[in-house]
Order: sequence, then structure tokens, then C-alpha cells
Amino acid sequence: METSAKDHILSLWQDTLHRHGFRVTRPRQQVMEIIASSTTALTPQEIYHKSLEGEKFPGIASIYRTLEMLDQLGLIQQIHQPGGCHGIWPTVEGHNHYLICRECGQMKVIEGNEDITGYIAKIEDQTGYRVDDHWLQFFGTCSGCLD
Amino acid sequence: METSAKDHILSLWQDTLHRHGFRVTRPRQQVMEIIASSTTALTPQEIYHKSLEGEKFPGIASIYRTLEMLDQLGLIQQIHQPGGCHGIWPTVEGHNHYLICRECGQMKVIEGNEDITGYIAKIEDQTGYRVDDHWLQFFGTCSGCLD
DNA sequence: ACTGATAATGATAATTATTATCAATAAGGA
DNA sequence: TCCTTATTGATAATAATTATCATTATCAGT
Repeated sequence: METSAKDHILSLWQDTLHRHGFRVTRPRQQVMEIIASSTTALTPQEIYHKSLEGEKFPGIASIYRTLEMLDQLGLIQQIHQPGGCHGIWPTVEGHNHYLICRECGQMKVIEGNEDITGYIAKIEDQTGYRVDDHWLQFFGTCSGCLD
Repeated sequence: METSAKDHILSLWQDTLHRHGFRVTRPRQQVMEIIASSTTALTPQEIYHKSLEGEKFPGIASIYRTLEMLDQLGLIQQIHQPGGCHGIWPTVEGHNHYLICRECGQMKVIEGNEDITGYIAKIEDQTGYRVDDHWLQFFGTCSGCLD
């Protein structure tokens, strides 16, 4: 019996909720299921519309409340793209870079182990800033959309 | 008589408007002046509130209309930050990276001449994507806010 | 400089997205 | 199973953005 990456995230999230005294309710489970299943970063509205496909679905307010909770727990983060700003994506361990297909929105997480510390040191030197974080995102076309 | 960087941008923008058959009106001039003068990326609302400081100011609708026009002409772009998504910033020639102070929002444009083509090639290899653009932003504290 | 065609504006209504309110419901420990 | 209360759904309120339309002002052509 294999456990998928999605199931792993969901049980991890469920544990985190319990551990922090949050109840695991159906609306919350539905929202988490949609986020964990998606290959693209979804907006709150997109999550809401996807939830309508089920027979029983959360109210729009519960969507926002769940997202706020997940965000406070650090389980999700926002992804910014040229076309829109509120894409929700699960937080992944460590520092990561993102690769996004312009056609279909499919996202890939790249372990951000590439060394740009030299670049950062140069920037700090030139500007007097102290740099403590960075975002690196790549945009292009995924193999599926290339055909 | 020295011409500042701001004046240079403004006259360039004005020329571009005329060249495309757009009229250079007072509301548009006011919006462009505010954007070109700012050291931080401003939201439409922030631009509107700054404009209220003058004695004669544009309606909120003209703010949005002007921003849409400037965007279509490629003269401005949106800057994304953890705290907010609709910061407006003048487009600068070439590919650039951005450095943003978390404290005061002050932005610096860094000429994006750093070589990450090797990284991109590796990503294309690993994922099958074709990468055609990237965003690289740094966050930290500027020298003024470090004190 | 004056005039006329019309692009652009201001005021505001309409739309959309997000947040707040509160009585009813359901999660989960005892 | 019961009880406490966190959470929900329905909806009102707020905020941000876009659309509408009569009036105004830009600027090309005299």
C-alpha cells in the first residue's frame, strides 16, 4: 500500500491542526484536499469554484478562513505570477525556487540549492543593504505544452 | 542645467504617449510624476492618496486608466512583495533584478547581468521545461533602516 | 491664437473580492 | 453519548476595481 505525496501532505497538515488545537472539519479537509491535489497555484476564488464540484461544499467565508489558518501555521504560501498574485501553494521544506508554465500554470518546485551567495555578497557590498531572503522564479513552457 | 533621471523618464514617457496618439493630460502627468518620483513601488491606491496632496488631483478612475495605459505601453511593471502585490515601478531597459527593503519599502534596481544561464540549462534538462524568463528579487534591510 | 473633432475626465453606479457578524451546527474530549 | 465551544453558513459590510456617460480639455489644422 503506497502512500502518495498528496496523502503525506494531508496527514501532516491534519496532525499540525490537531497539535495546535484546531479541529479537522469537513470544510477544512475539502480545502486542504484541493490545494494538495493541484498542480497549479490556485487563488481563493479558484479553490472555491473547485469545491463547488463536490456535492457538499464550504461557504466562501470558510475558504478564506481556512487559508488564513493554513498560512498562520506556515503550511501554505503565496505564489506571485505575472497574471495574478494570490496563488496558494503548499510550503515545502527548505528554500526553494519555482518553475511555472505560462500556458497551463503547472508549477514545479526546485530545490534552491544553487549557490548565489556570491551574488548576494556583491549586492550587499554595492548597495549597503543586508539581504536576508530572495525569490527566484522561472517562467516558460512545460513539456506537455511544448508539443 | 542638469537633467535628473526622473525628468529623463518623464520626457521619455511623454514622447511615447504622443507617439502612440495618446494625449498628455494633467491627470496623466500627475500620475507619471508620482511614479517617477517614488523610491518605493506604489499601489494604485497609494498613488491616488499621494495625488490628493496636490491642489488639483485626478479622480480615482483616471488613476487606474493611466496605469492601464502605461502598462500597455510597457512603461511600468508590477512588483510583487510578500506584503502586497500591486506595486507599480517604471520599466527599466534590459533584464533586471530587484532589491527591496522590508522596513521602508525602498527599492533598488540591479542590472541583472549575473550569469545564471548554467542554472537555467540544468533546470531545463531536469524538468523538460523551456525557460524564457525569470524573476529574481532580494529582500532585506537598506542602509538607512539598519541603523 | 482660434476652432473643432474627439479623446479623456470626473462623478458615480456596478461589479468583484475580501472581511466581519452572529445564530446554528458539529468536532472531539470526558 | 453528552457537553463545551470552536467552527460553520448565510449574509451584511467593506474595499478595490471596472463600467457608464455627460462634460471638459487636448492638440491638429487652420
